[in-house]
This record gives sequence, C-alpha cells and structure tokens, in this order.
Amino acid sequence: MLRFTRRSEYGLMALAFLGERPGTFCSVREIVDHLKIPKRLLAEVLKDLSHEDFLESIRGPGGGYRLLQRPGNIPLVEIITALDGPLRMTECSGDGDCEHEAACVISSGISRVSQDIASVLEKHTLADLTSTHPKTPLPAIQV
Amino acid sequence: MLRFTRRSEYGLMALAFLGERPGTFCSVREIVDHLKIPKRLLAEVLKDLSHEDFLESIRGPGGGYRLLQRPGNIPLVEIITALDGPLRMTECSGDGDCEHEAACVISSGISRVSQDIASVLEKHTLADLTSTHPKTPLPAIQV
DNA sequence: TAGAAATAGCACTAAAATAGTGCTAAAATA
DNA sequence: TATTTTAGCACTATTTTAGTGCTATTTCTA
Repeated sequence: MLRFTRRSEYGLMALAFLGERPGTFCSVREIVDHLKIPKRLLAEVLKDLSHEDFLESIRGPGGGYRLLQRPGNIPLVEIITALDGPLRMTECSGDGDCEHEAACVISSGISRVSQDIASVLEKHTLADLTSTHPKTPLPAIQV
Repeated sequence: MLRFTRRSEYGLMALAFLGERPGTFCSVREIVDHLKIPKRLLAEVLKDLSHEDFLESIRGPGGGYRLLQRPGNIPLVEIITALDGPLRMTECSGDGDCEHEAACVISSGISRVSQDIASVLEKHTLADLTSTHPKTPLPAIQV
C-alpha cells in the first residue's frame, strides 16, 4: 500500500518532538507520554537513531535523548533509511539479485521513479514536520 | 522499507508489456512466459485492472487482455491505487481513524510529503516504463 | 456439439514482514 | 545502595503480502 513503517513513523514523530526542544534531554517516558506510542518500541527506535548520529544520549535520572543536528539539516530520507534500510521500490533495483531481470521491461523506468521519490524525501527535512518551525512550504514540484 | 507490492510490480510489468503491443490481445500465459512471474497471481492482477477500465478482456482461445488507453495517458498512481488501494503513507492521514492524532505533531507535515510523493506518481505514466517509447526523461524536479 | 483455451471469481494457505514485548545489563544520579 | 534511565538481544504475536486450488463461464475450433 506504499506506506512508512511504524518505526519510521514513530521515529519521525519523536525526532520532531525533540526538534522542538533544542538542547534539552528528553527521556523515552516523557516522549511517549506526549505522543501516546508504545514505549519499548520507541526505545528501540531511538537507540538505533543514536547509533547513526542523529541523537545523543545520557543514561540515568534526568537523562534521555537530544538532537545533534538542526532539524533543517536532517533530510527525511536519512531518518527513514536509518530505521528501515535503503529505499527499494521494487525487486528489480539493479542490485543484480532480481531473478527476472532479463525479462523485466520496466526496471530502468522504475528506477527513475524511485529516484524521484527519493529526492522528495531528500528535499523535505525534519524541520518540515515540526510545528514550531513555520511550515515553510517547499516550492511546488515542477512538471 | 517503502516499496511497491508484488501486485503493483507485476501489474506495472504486465501493463508495460501490453503497452508495447498496442491493439493486440495477449493471454496471461503469453505474458508470464515473457516476464517469468507467477501465472495465477498475475491473472488476479489483470482481472482487477480490467475492472478499472485499464484493460479489455476476451475469453476463449486467442483471447487475453489489451490496453484500453495509451500508456502516456495512464499515470502510475492510478495503477497502483487500483491494485493496492489509496496511498496512505502513515496512520495519521487525516481520515480521523488515527488514535494519536491529537498528540501527533507531524501529521500536517507528513501529508505534504505524501502529496509530493503522490504527485511524482501522478506525473510518471506507463509510457515511462515501456522500452519502445523512448525513455523521455521528465524535466528534473525543481527544488 | 464436444473439447480445449482462456478469463472470472472466490476462498484458502503459506510465507514474510512488521509490530510489539521480556528480560537483563550497564551507567548515572542522588 | 536504590532508582532512573539507556543498551542490547532475543523472542512472540500480528498483520500483510504472496501465492495456490478449484470451479464456473465464455468462446473458438474441429
């Protein structure tokens, strides 16, 4: 159905939340209290994000996570690929592991489409998801 | 991981195949012989597509499917939504059925992103996937 | 008119991906 | 030393997706 996973969705929500509290460490508990999402799952997600240098963490009382970069500097595609792996719209992604590659007529066309989708997620940054940062509409996509 | 389903993938492949044989009826057997994909599954897919007026079908010997429209007139988004239902990138799609809608900070931002992805799939047509139609590159997406 | 070739339709099973939980360890704080 | 918090791993449950079985119907041809 072409949708983000919960991991991505929760990750985006949490990062947006953190983006609105620059400099402050927020614990998982604090975040899930606001966002009403499963605590343990978000904990996994944030841990993974901290491995990819989006977040910095501190343990113990008063600890938690905090953004390492400005929301405007984090393209959505980076968050999503950090959480769910690289975008691969189809089996035929030119990685050579597609069994009907020879017969597949559409692979080059699809890769152009995938590229366009990737660039949408490249252009939009975390700042576009925060409510404090005035929802600067990107210039309309030209066609 | 943000990918198309097999239904969409196979559907796109088959429609592209048919797009290169305008006017001719091709049977499922014929198509899977070329594309090396599961016959029964493709049969379901093509049946569904024929309900949505992409295809016309004839039964019996010599029968099969044929495109009803020119590839250039079929945006990919129509094929994909016909096969997998409407694009819904996240739970919070403003349909009111999202339990953490109140707390969810990102919904409006995400819907802008989804909209951009939808318009990528709106701009690309089946013709972009066929090999005979000279891979006319769309104008580069402006940012 | 019989038989074969093809789509139509429905329901079912299997497999894979995703979502979510349990548990223990380690660090930091008070 | 007790509490709060992240770290890490492995496991279960759920949902979605992929694929199959079977029968009916239509159409062509011999």
